[in-house]
Amino acid sequence: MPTRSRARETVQITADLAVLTIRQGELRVLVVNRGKEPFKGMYALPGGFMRPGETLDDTALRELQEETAIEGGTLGLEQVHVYSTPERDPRGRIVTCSYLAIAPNLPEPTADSDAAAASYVNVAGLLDGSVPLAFDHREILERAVELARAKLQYTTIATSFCAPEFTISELREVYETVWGVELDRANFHRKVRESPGFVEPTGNKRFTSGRPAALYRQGRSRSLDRPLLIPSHDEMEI
Amino acid sequence: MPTRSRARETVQITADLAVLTIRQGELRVLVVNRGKEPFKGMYALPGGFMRPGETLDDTALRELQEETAIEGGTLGLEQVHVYSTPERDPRGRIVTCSYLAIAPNLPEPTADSDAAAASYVNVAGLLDGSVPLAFDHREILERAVELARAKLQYTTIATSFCAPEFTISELREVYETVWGVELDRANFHRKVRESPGFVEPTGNKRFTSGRPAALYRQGRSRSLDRPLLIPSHDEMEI
DNA sequence: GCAAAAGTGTTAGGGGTACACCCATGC
DNA sequence: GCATGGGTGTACCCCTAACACTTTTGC
Repeated sequence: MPTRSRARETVQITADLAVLTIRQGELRVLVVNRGKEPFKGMYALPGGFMRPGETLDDTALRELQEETAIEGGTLGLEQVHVYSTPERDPRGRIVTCSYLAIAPNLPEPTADSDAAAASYVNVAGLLDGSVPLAFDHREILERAVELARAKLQYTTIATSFCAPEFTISELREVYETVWGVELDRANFHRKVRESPGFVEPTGNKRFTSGRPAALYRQGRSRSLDRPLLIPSHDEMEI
Repeated sequence: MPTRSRARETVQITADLAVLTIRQGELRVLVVNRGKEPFKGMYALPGGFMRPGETLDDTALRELQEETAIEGGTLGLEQVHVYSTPERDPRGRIVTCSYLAIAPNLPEPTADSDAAAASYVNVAGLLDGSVPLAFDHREILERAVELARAKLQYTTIATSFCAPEFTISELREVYETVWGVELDRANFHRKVRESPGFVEPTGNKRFTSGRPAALYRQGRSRSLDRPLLIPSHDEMEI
């Protein structure tokens, strides 16, 4: 075996964030408008370089707090995947680790960081390519959304999309929006209420144009004993 | 906000492998005996530094082929997690990405690489600390095994533990070994046979001290439509 | 009262679990 | 025949899906 090219590559590492939320019935993701080259003026996922003394998780949490007003500890910030293609960043050898975060419906993004402007934009348009993203961020977003869809099945993170107090219907709309399907109101209601630790009643009610809805907050449980599976379109392949 | 410590950390990256297999009814993992400091003489997971021009996946695949005779493309080599604690490697700032690989029962590990000696050792002893591992490799192994356990539920990777031709009973033993539970022979048999693309019959039979068992090979499907869930010990908490 | 949205009841069917039973081979 | 492990049948139960029905509010 030849001994050439045994050099160790030295790299810089970034954490890129896919901060998902739901606005106006759409699944959206936090993006920044790039203020400088490369990809100047384009949308990009927020992110930044790891600094001395930090872990990557530290980096991701710091960037999240710089971009949003959210205290990141509450919403499960979680590694998704590492992207290390040599040409993925024209500035040099930069490896990135993507993170998934879920933002509740309330707070608007703050643009007071060095990122020019931060906003939540529709995920669908980014994934189908009609709205371009810088670097390989479309691919990164795609994988993060896939993970979010899968996690809705086995965990209680759907409650992280909601305000501190929410109705069962609002929780159902989270599932319907992220999965892109319609769910049976009645069965969903029962399933959620019967899953121990998923939600707990606050005793308050929300008054709308119908019967008032009971309000709930996040329960203690992080995982679902019995998963809420994505309805399988009953593919009839012979 | 102070502008100190905005420096970008520069690091080296490694890929560390958790190559799982089953030997003599035990779940085992490929380890090497470290030939030099730090942790000289200790067990460690195989791995190595990313080289110029490589992606991390390239690195992992190259290391796998150096350590085993297995063609890595066939068994799903997959990222697990990134470890970036500053003090995790006494040689300097080294970030590692762990990979999970599944090795079939047949080939013995080859020790012809620079790693002193490679061998498959019992996972249980490494996880409970009775057999120490270098660096943070115990933690890395723990997470990789967790992922493997979870993936058995939703994917067909269990067949990667088996030889090219295997019986349903052998496949069941994979589940029982990795999960550490006993499964019902009859129900497992049906479930596997009725899962489209999980296994396909070769027409051959294996003759033992009873009725001959039909032999199967891996099917086309990578994921299971209906998962094989780990039996929940029916926790009777009040 | 009527519309609207929340929440409950009910029934049919599918899949999992447990376990009894039959099958094919070696000895 | 008998032991041994492979494979099938079956009854029960729980979960799910589908949908009818009741409840509570605003107007």
